[in-house]
Amino acid sequence: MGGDLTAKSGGSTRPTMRDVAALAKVSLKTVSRVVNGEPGVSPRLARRVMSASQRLSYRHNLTASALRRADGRSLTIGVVLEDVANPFASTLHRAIEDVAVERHVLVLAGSSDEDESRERELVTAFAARRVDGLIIQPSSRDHGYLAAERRAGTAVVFVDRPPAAFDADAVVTDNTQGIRRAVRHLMDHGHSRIGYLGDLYAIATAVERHRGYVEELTERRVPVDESLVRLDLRGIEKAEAAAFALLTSPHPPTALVAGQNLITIGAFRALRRLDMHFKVALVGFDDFVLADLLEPGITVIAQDPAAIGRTAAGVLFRRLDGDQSPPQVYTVRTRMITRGSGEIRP
Amino acid sequence: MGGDLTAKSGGSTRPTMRDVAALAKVSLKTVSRVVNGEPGVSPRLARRVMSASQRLSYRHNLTASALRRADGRSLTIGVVLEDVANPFASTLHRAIEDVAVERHVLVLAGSSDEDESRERELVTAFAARRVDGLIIQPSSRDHGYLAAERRAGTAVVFVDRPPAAFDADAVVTDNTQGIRRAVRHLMDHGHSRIGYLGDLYAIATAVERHRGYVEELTERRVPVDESLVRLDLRGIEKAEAAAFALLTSPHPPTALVAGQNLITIGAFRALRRLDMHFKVALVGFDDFVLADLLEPGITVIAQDPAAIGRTAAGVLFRRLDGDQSPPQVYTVRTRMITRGSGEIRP
DNA sequence: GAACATTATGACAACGTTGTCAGAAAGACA
DNA sequence: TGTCTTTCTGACAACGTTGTCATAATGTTC
Repeated sequence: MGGDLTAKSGGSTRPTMRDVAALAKVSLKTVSRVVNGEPGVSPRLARRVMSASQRLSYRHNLTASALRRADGRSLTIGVVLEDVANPFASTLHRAIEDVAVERHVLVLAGSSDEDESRERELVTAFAARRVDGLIIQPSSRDHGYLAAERRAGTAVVFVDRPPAAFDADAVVTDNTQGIRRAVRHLMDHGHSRIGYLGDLYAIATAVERHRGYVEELTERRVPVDESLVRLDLRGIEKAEAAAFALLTSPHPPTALVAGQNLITIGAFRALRRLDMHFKVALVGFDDFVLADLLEPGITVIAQDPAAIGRTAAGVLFRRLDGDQSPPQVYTVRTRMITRGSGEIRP
Repeated sequence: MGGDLTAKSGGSTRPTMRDVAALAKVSLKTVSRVVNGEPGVSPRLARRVMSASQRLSYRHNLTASALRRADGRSLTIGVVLEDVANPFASTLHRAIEDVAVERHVLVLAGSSDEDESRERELVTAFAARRVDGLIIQPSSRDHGYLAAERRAGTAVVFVDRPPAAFDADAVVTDNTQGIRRAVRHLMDHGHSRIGYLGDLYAIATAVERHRGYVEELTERRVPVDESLVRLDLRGIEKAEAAAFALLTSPHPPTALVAGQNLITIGAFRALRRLDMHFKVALVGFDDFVLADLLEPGITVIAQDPAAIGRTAAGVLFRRLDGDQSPPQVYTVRTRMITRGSGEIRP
């Protein structure tokens, strides 16, 4: 009665090399040789094995293979992102995949949600599956917990932010220079009262960006007016409120620099609400879809997540290929995209 | 001299249960019991094992475990998406992850780029790593190649589009009803000359959406004017050109329905170029970031990729838990978001 | 035709883990 | 004390594969 069902928990068993060997009337080892394309099998036998393999729709078991193999490579890497659905992270993810696919390496991806313990759980889960390498967009304050993985030969590369208390390769955006470029651009357009809206101060990149703002002003001998600076903002609403407050203050800025994506959008909302979006200049950090379709188009300092991902994957695989040079921080340059909002004069 | 390097190709070896057993002076099997939380180990021994395990920073090897275990589960699933960096796909991805994480299951993700052979390569690569289940946003015209996987007990669920020539669970958007809703909305606002801009006709969902347009008009006894319909568009530019042509024709439509994200943007660009964006109504299919910040805000029929992902993952795990009921197509409803562009009267 | 080199094939152990089973240790009962 | 449970513990085989090595089959040289 009702037997013969396709998948009773765990499923009927898959054919193994043993089954293929039996059908082709050769030894198991010969099948292994054919499957791995090793030399020293006569064409006649190879054909017999391949046809048997197809008839059974045999699928090589890479996990058993990795277990036995000398190098133990799983041909899988793990990627910890803030959120796989976030545009910056998913672009990074895709770029990593594009490099990995050339080496027949697959990507395990997970979202940390900026949660330190979640990051560690993901790394542990990846390690349990014996990934060859890890690419981490870090949230933790201390990456010492990765020492065991590295000792075991797992390559580790950080992206977007440098590691904390752990010496490893990292690929980051040149945040400070990027913001300096934005400030310089605004000053070149005649502004001197430039407001700054910054992300959560706990985030390392937010600190660097704010530093860029201060550095550029200082170098140009413009004193930093703290009343024009709002830090530790998160999300569109907070940013909108902060921008609104700045713009309606007695001595409002003639231009705004937004330290992050959502902050730019929040600032734009505030400008529009006050009908000042053609009066006050705005330059955002990090590009976003449709920034060109708003009115005016939003001038931004664009990061290049694809380049970060490609670079990180490149470094990772070089490490896996045996590169033993000292860990390094790779900096990816930003690019200014002028669309109108940053070219408004005071 | 420079010896003692961390990771010489493949890495120094990881500690195994054998090492832990030796340090704790127990048998290997006792370590296995402790690691798996099996009952029947005295607290004293369990403590000794755990401390030894920590001292060596032992990491359980899930691949070896799965190989030996009766159920053979790898606690990993594979997801084939059109492009992990595409907002729809990455939202789906995240929703799947959120369901998987509760079961300690990790997600392998890959991008097919709508390429049939790439889809198959990914599935093969996933199968080689013995994933427990597959969630596929399909590109292929024939999914017969999945029969072997299912026979082996791998659960398969399709998302966004139904499978071709293969009987399996699928979770899809109610495309036809969604577009009908858009058309109805425009007619309720007084339009009768409604243009339609559709995606590549090779895509199953594009066909369904176009059908919705025809069905709703027909039901309301409005004859379909083929001169108002442009199909087989791909990308912003193509859509912009098509919309421009429609709007500058002798008998232009008073409203436009766009069958997809980028087409909506293209249509909006054309409207703006002609300065008709406050004159001609526009309803898009599929929501996009910042649709609310354009002027006017863009009214859309929003899909719910998160719901699709959650549902798909739910079905997948129910199958893995032994559900043997006949495969089913689950339909996820759309939601209309009115923002201005769809409420313009002729 | 003998001796040798070369090529093709397979037997066996091992990778790190868990399922099975047997036996040791400890307690319960007559 | 002896027998019977019950509770712990470990020896061993097996999962599906590959590395090592031995041996069979074939070709080459004198």
